[in-house]
Amino acid sequence: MAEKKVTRQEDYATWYNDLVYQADLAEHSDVRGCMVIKPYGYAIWENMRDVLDAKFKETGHSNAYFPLFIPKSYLSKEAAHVDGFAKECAVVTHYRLKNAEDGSGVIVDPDAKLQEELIVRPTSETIIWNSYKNWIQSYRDLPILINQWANVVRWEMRTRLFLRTAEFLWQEGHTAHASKAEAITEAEQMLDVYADFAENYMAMPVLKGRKTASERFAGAEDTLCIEALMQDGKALQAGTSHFLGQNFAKAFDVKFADKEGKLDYVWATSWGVSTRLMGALIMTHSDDQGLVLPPALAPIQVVGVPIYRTEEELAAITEKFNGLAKELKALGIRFKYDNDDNRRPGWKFAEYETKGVPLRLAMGPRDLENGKIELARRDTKTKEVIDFSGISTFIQELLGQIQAQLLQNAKDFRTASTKIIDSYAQFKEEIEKGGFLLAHWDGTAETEELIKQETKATIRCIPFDGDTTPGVCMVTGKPSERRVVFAKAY
RNA sequence: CGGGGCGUAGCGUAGUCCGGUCAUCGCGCCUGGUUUGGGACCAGGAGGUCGCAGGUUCGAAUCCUGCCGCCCCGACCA
Repeated sequence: MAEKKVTRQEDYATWYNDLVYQADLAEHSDVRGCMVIKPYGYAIWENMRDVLDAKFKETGHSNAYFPLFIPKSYLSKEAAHVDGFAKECAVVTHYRLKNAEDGSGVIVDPDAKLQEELIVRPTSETIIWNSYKNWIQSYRDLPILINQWANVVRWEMRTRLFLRTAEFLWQEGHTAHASKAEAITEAEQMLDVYADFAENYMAMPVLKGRKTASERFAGAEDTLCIEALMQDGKALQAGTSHFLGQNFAKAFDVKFADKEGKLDYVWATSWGVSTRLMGALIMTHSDDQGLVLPPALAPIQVVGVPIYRTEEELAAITEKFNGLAKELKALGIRFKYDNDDNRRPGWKFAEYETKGVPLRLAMGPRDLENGKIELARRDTKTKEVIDFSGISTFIQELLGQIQAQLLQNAKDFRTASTKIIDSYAQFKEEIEKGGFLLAHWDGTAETEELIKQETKATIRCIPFDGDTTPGVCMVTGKPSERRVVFAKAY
């Protein structure tokens, strides 16, 4: 089992917030519930975005862009959808300001009231399906496979950096299909894309599964999800992919003619991941010393620090690092040489550790003389002095090893935190310790709600893999088809 | 929207109970010098409507009233 990496006495939320600030990822904005993503944090997001974007394109999708504002009437066309989002929408009611007559400043001009209010998108199904209505007449127009990179706004009561902010960045895929089977395949495919990304880039193992009816996306017929486990034992929904059935097609009257000329409603999916993944990344790997980033997403994979007294020493060391920089670049490795004279080596060491740079190289006069260099690993906090020659390919291999090790550590932690539970008494005891609990449930919303009320735990998903042996519900004793995954969640 | 806490320099804070050289300290910032193998040191310096608005008082960061904002716990959260 992996060692617990977070040993600080303070609560986990404080640890997390300090980490985000100290690693210079983001900060709370003065704007209510909003977040400023700082350059280093944004660089990580850009890496995530680039990888995902390439995967979307590989699977046949194109990017497009739809309006930020949604007329109120659009949102109300799908009943379940509006129910799900009504309580957290920002609404634009006016289009003009003016100076107050008493000189107290700027006020909203009461004469500039919009005839129809505009909703700042909490998600774009409605505005997009309003367009799709005009784009689709026949089966020849299908499928439509579109993704949008955008910001959305949800007026959450309580916010947390990256995990739940009033405004966040995300991508949302919206597809239209001629058949139910094709749409379901699409939703499943995109869930696989997310799971692959989480495991192979974020080094974060995820459970793939399906939400229960009560946890389903507002307007979906089926919600698939990936669920990750954070170091404090809480679950985090890391991505969702929805099969929307014909709900939005019916709401927006989108029909197509099939080969026989018969009219039918179009089948839809939507899927998204957000800057919440940043929170997941931070909470999966980081430790008391700061961020730990998987090499695949680290903005800086290797940093070089010169140690010197004289200009001559610096020049000689810089020459070595410049040569190495070329080799690393040729291998596609993101390298930064930090010869900033305003900061001392010790300061730089601490700084790059806080920021989670996977590998650090340090070279001083002693190394220069011996043809050596000091190599330090962020994840294990070990360092060794090795030969300088041939180091670039060694670094390349090591980055791969670190990537694999981080995933393995996270898997070990999850395995150790996953328990099979057979009685409700045992469940109540274990849920306080955190982790995934695999238990039988009778399949009713009532029992699900009861468990939530009594323990704060929710069904994270009905997993695709794992034990499918039937049993009896731990609460009611009624028959259960299979074990489902419970946890307390973010 | 309920319950609790807080608001003093860019950040973190002392002082508030008991009004009177109280605007404190640390980090950061600026200048100069010495330094540089794990977040350097010395000297000097800049920076504050004490959240906002009233009130009490000879005198308010401190007491009173109202407002604003933030944090935590609930409620809420595909």
